[in-house]
Amino acid sequence: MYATESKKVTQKSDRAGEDLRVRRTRKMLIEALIALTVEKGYAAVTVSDITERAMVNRSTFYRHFLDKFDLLDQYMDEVNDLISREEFVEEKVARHKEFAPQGLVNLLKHIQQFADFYRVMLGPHGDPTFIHRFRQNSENRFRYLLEYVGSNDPNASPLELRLSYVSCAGIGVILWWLENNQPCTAEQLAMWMSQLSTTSVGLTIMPSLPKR
Amino acid sequence: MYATESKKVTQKSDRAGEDLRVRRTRKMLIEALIALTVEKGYAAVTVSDITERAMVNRSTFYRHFLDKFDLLDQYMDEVNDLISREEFVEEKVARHKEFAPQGLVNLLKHIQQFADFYRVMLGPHGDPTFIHRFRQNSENRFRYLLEYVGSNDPNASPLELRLSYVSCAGIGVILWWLENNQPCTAEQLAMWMSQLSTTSVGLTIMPSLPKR
DNA sequence: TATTGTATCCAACAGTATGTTATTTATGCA
DNA sequence: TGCATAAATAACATACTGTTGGATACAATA
Repeated sequence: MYATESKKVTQKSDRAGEDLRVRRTRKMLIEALIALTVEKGYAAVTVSDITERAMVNRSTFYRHFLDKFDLLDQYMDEVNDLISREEFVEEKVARHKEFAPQGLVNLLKHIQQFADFYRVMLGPHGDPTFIHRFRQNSENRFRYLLEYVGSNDPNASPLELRLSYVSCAGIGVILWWLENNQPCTAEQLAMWMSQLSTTSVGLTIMPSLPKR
Repeated sequence: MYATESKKVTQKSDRAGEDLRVRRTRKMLIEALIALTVEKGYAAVTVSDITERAMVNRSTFYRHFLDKFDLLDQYMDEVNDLISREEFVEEKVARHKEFAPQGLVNLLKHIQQFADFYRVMLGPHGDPTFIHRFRQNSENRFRYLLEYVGSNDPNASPLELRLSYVSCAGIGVILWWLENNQPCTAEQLAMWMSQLSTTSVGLTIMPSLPKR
C-alpha cells in the first residue's frame, strides 16, 4: 500500500519541486476525474475510467492515491490552499476598492472557472463529502463575522443555528448561480448574497474575508 | 429484468392490498438499508449487505428493485406521500392552534422520528440525490409563499435566487438540529426557522403549508 | 554526457459485488 | 384445499478492485 501516507500526513502540497513525471501524472489524473465527473457523475466514475482517460497505467494510480475519494480529497486541499492564498493577496489590493466583499468575489470567480465541475459536484450526481466540506468552509468564513453581533434578544435563535442557516443559504445562492449558468457577474452575486445575509441574521460581510 | 417498471411507472404506492409476502419483504429490505446506512454510510452499503441483514435472498431483491438507489427512491416516494397526507389532515385540526406553522412542525416531527437516518443521509456519508431531492421539496414548500411578496425594489435579488437562498437555509437549520441531537422541540425550531426566513427574504410562513 | 534513482508500464492475481437466469420450494389467498 | 406466485437456491459471466514482481523509460543530478 503505497499511498497510505496521504491519509495520515497532512503534507504540505509542495508539488512544485517534485519530479516532472509525478506532477504530470497527477495533473492528468485529476483532470480526467473532473472531466468524467461532469460527463457521467461522480458515483459512476471508476478508477479504470480515470486511468484510461488520463492515459496512465492503473497501478500508477494506486501509487499516488488510495482511491478516487482520496484523489478528490487531495485536489480539494490544493484548491483550498490556492483560494486562501488568493484571498490574502487580493486583500491588500482591494481594500479600498468597491463595497463588494473581495474575498467572496474571488471565491465566486474560482467557482465560475470550474462551473461545470461545481455544478455537478454540488448537485444530485455529486459527492456528499464534497458538499459537506463545502458547507464547512462556508461556515468557517461566516463564523467570525457572526461573533461580533451580540444578540441580546433572549428568545432569539442560537448563534450556531444562525451560522448554519446563513452558510447553507450561501450555498443556495451559489447553486442558483450555477444551475442557471451564471446569469450575473460574480460581483453582482456577492452583493446580493451579502445583502440577504445582512438582513437575515444581522451581520455585515466585511470588504475582506479572513483566511480561515 | 423484473423491477424495471419501478423506474418508468410512477405507480401509486397502493401497497396496502398487496400480497403479505411482498409487503413483508419490502419492509425488511428498507429497514435493513436504513440501519446499515446509519451504521456505515450509504455508499458503503451493498445489495448483499441489505439482503443479508433483511434475511432475504439476493435474487429476491432484484425482483423488487433495480439497485439500492431504486430502493431508496421508492422509499422517498412513500415518505413523501405520507408527509403530504399528514399535512393535509393536520391542516384542518391545527388551523386555530398556535402560531407555529403546523405543516412545518409535522415535517420536523417526522424527521425527528428518523433522526439518525436523516442525519446520516444529509451529511458527508449520505447520498447526493437524497440531498438534492430534499432541497427541491424544501423549495416547493417555499415557492408559493414567495410569490406573494412583490418586491418593487429594482436592484433586489431575483425571486428564484431568494427561493434557493431560503430553501437551503432551511436545510441548514435542520442540519444544525440533527447534528446537535435536537436540542429543542420541533415547535421551537419551526418558530426560529420562520422568524429567520421572514426577516431574510421578507415572507411569512403561514400557519399551514401547502401540499405541494 | 553518463549515471542512477525512481516513476511508470505491464501482466497477472485473488477477492468481491453485480445483475441475470432456470429451477425448485413455500406460502398467502380465494 | 388448490392455485398462483413469491421466495429460495444455485449457478453464471462480467466488472472493478487493490496488490504484486519485474521490465522499461526517463528526469534529475554530478
